[in-house]
Amino acid sequence: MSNRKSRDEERIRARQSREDYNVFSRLPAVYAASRRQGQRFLEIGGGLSILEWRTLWDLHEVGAMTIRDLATIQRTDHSLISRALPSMVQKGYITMERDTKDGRQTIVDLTPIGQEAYAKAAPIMAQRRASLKNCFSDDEIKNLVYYLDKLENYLRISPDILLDENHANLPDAVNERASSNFKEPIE
Amino acid sequence: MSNRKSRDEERIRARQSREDYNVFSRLPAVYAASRRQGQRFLEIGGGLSILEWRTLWDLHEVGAMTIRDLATIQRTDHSLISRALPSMVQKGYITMERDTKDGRQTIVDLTPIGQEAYAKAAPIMAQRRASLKNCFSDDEIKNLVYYLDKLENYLRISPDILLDENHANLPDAVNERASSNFKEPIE
DNA sequence: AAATAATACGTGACAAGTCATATAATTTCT
DNA sequence: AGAAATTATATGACTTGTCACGTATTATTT
Repeated sequence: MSNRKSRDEERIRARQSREDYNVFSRLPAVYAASRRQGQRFLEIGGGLSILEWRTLWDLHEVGAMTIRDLATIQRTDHSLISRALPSMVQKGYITMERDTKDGRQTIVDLTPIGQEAYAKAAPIMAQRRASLKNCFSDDEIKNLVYYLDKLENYLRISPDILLDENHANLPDAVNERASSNFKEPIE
Repeated sequence: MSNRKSRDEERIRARQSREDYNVFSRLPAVYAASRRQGQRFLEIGGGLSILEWRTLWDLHEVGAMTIRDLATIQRTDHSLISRALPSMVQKGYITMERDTKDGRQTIVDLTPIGQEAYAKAAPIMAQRRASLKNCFSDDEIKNLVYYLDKLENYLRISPDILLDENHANLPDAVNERASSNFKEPIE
């Protein structure tokens, strides 16, 4: 029994490579890398934050909409959007107006300044997507999205249900809605 | 030319489904779902935070190691670990000792209390991994990890390089190191 | 041996998420 | 119409992650 108080490089390496196959521990790193890379692209494209970019992009594509709509499209919590918007108003990118028809809602819309900021970032972000397409074939992206769909379905299931013994029908629930255009991946 | 200041549900839905195929916008949601689900499992398994769980698990599997080792295994920044450890010492889960051989390093080790906390959470977390295996075949997990590998390779490439015109050899760089055990996915 | 470089860790500042809860407005039920 | 439920938003408190920079210690060069 060697000295417990010192590192064992061999075991550390072994642990590392075992963890390579742990989906749960891979996800944070992959997402973090995506976020960091996105932020760097945006820095080049005028200095928007990720949230600002997503919001300007959505508003540009769709036109005016509510905070909830933005949250739904971005698959995120409305509070995140709610908190991010005031500073965007201050920067002159957007306007926020209480809806006259439904006094609960706030209609968010793009201003010319916001449009300008969007136009500056957009080509850079388009190049980002193009570079992804350069590294992944269409089928690979389809497959990746298929797996992300399936994984997201799984991840949205409550632990109570997953911890329950008789969950024989779970796999079906997870497959359901997962993208149907699924092509055999290369080799 | 309808009223620009009101929502267009049709376009919102269209935007949503287009974004389904945007890998960059899917990742945050998938990761967020994973984190949330993990936190719920941990709540059931004794109330550890995700960071605490990962750290106790690593220490249990590997034995004593440094902060950098933990950060490497967890594929995260050392500062995150560095900040999380003091409260774990306070809770009695771990010890931190300056390494006598290398005065820069801190050796982190499990205490009996930490071992106990680990033992309480471990079966729940094992059930979580089992439930994933129930929903995904071995080959599917291999493929998923293959794509995550490949995606992470891509995401670690600097925007400068990706924005450069002549990146014909990029796809190779992205494929390199991506898991070799790649099996044809089902159907 | 002294100067320089590299490494480990701590810490401040920030971004992007979550959840819970409060409030106001709208819908639905009776 | 009035009560009860639902919905949209705001806000406080928290977690997980990043980067940059400072300091102490060790390793490398000259």
